[in-house]
Amino acid sequence: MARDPSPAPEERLRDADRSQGIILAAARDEFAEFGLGGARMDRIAERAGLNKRLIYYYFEDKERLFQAVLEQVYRDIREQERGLHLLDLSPPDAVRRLIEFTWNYYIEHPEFITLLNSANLHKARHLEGSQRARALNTPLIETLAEVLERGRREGTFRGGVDPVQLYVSIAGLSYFYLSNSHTLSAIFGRDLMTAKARSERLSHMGDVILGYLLRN
Amino acid sequence: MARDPSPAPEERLRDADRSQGIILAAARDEFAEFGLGGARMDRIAERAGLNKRLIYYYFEDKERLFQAVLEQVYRDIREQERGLHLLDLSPPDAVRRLIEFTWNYYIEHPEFITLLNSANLHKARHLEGSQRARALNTPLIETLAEVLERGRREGTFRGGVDPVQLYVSIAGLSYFYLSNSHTLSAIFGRDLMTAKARSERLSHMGDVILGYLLRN
Amino acid sequence: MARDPSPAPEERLRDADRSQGIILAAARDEFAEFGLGGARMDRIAERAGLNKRLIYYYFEDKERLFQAVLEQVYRDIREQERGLHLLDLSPPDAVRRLIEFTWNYYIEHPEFITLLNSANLHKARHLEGSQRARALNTPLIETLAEVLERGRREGTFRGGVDPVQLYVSIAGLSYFYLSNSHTLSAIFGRDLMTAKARSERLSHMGDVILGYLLRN
Amino acid sequence: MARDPSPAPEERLRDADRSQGIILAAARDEFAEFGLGGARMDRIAERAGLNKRLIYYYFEDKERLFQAVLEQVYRDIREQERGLHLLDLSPPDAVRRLIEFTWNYYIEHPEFITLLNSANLHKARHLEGSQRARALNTPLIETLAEVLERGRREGTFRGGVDPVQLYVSIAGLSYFYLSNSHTLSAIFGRDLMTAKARSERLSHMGDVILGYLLRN
DNA sequence: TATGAATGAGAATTCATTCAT
DNA sequence: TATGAATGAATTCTCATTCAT
Repeated sequence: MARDPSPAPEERLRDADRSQGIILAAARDEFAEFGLGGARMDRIAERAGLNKRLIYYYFEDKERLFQAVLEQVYRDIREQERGLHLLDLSPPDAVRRLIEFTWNYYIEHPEFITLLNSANLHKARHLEGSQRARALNTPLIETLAEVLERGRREGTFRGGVDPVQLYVSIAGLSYFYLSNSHTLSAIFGRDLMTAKARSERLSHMGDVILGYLLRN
Repeated sequence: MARDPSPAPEERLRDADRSQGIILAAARDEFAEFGLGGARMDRIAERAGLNKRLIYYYFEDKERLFQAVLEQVYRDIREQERGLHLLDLSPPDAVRRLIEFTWNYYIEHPEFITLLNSANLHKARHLEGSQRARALNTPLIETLAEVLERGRREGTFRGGVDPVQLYVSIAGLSYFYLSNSHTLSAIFGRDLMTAKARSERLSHMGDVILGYLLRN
Repeated sequence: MARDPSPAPEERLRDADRSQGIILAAARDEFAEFGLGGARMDRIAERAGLNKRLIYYYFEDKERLFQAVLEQVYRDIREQERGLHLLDLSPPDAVRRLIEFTWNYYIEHPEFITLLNSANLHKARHLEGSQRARALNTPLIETLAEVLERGRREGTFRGGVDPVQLYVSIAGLSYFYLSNSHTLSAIFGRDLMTAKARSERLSHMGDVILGYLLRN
Repeated sequence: MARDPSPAPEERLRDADRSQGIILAAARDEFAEFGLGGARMDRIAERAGLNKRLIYYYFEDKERLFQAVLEQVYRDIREQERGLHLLDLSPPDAVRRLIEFTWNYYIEHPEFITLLNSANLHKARHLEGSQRARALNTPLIETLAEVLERGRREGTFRGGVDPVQLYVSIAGLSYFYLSNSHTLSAIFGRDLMTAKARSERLSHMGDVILGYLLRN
């Protein structure tokens, strides 16, 4: 009996998933490198090693592909944040850990920064109404609120700190330094990305945030 | 009494400087709105009310036009910073004033942020070797160093603060909030750009930076 | 009897080879008529009845398209020369045949002349390093060398004739007359392209070359 | 007594002539290098060191400028030919001298060749009806006819030689070799422009033409 | 599911030419 | 006579997207 040369349905499905994953990764890299406007569908196909037509088959068009990339990228960072178990640490250690994690994540995922910049250049319309995005981020803020409250109760942290403001500050201290490292390096005439400079930055950020939070 | 037959200077066409200025302003707005990749030379010409060919006549090509815009934009912010006279204030007031100025400048010049993001997406190659960029920025850091040193000598500020790190932190706290306000608003489900939210941010940033700097 | 549902090959679109061939022919005509600088990609597409984008899809850019045309054109003339079987003729007849062939080929393929002129205006950079071009031409020279040698041995031809020089002379006598027929007609005030004028030219060229070669 | 700063009328005139001459020379070089289609009015102005507007002032447009260049170039070669005094030489020497002169003139004036090619690409419409062109060339042919007739009468030359055909052949032997030196060098894999190659060509051409003309 | 061929609408850039003085 | 500023119409090339199989 002749063997059907076409793969079994479940294999075909798996291939489909795999192709989509490959396309997403290729698109992420392309968008990260060139921005939404500068990204080229041709290059994405080439990076993916797949036919351009397939991208349209799975993702409809460039905009929706970008949106899919963004969602995937957010999902990833929030997932990793969940793994921090901040509530298992003392409040100051929890804050230090969040700073360090944020810093390292941005360094290890430079695409995250450029993708966010692109999203913001386009006024985040690719995230609009994305309940998912909001849902993904709520737990982190709730955790941070709990950390702050515990610290306040223990007497180590000052009171009245808005966890959203704090999170934005922690992220901002890392983000701006890394996002603008090229212009800043040019402007200040010193390379901000050497190992030494990076370690100094990390300790400076800890000093700033904890200098602010800690009751003396 | 003889009337000058040529029109008043501000109405004159065929004024090279004026045309260049108009093009530069139009380009700045276009690049700010769409990024380097998304900007359209046609639209810049339209915004400027001048022939597209003239842009090439004066600025060679898109890249060089972007570079000219960047340099102009840097010149502007640094010029305004020079007008702060930080050394006439007490160290804490000087820092507060710098924070407030930075925050307000970014709000009043949203193009500054998107232009910098574009420049960084392209790895600041438009600024590379721009001695001018560096020269423009040195005075600010020197002033900030002097403020920190005075504060330390008076006993109000902690010692060992790197003025570059501090400046990057001050800028970063504002920049990230504003640059990413769209994604952050979507993510946290609250509008970060209301008057109230903005005033809260400003006071939070003052608290963070001065909480860090002040000895108590 | 099953009918093949796909259209006959010569009518098929979506045939890469055929499309490339059509583009090449259209480009050859356009370049021949207007030169490399004067040729218009739009017009080539129109002549080909194909989308302009497709030209870039297959040939990268105008320069490479020109190069492809040149190579094709060379291939064609050398192929026809190979069909002359000069070695089957007596040496004088072989030379006469080569003269006649060259003359007729140039007349039937006026594009050959203008294409070569264009190539030379650009210093033949489109042919540079084209091993193929050289390989195509070697056999002809070898054949001519053999003809000359035979003629010398028979005592009909003078000795010491360089086949390359001779070939260049044969080609030049035809080429210049035809290539410059417009200016020459204007200058000498007589139409050089009438049938009578052409036949006189052909017999003159035979007289010149054989008058030179033949021992008498 | 104050000297009038504006030049006297006759000086202005001389300047006008001078400017036209400079423009013509610049245009000749530009057209020779890039052909009519590839020549750029901007570059011509730059080469001339004069304002582009001035070119239009004197020459109306690009076509007429090309025409002016062509006429000047023809005038020059014919003028030099007149200086050969062929009738002072024996017929064979006169022919040899014409060959040598033609060859050297083309070598020293490579622009002549490319300009003629351009003119022919455009079907010599820049020469059309130019009685001047014809008038310029008639004397040469008359001289050559006289040389041929003398040679025939002396018994050194064969009879029945059309001076126009002969002139075209003499020119063609040089012209093709030089005009196509780039493609020929590429094709035959040997540099045709070395001093040795050039001297061999000159002697070959003499052999061909005199081998044809001379009664043995 | 997967692919190579094909396209229309634009995008940057170029160019001959004219304007105003 | 001479010039710098300005322009409209191309021109090459690009890009997201669709077609046909």
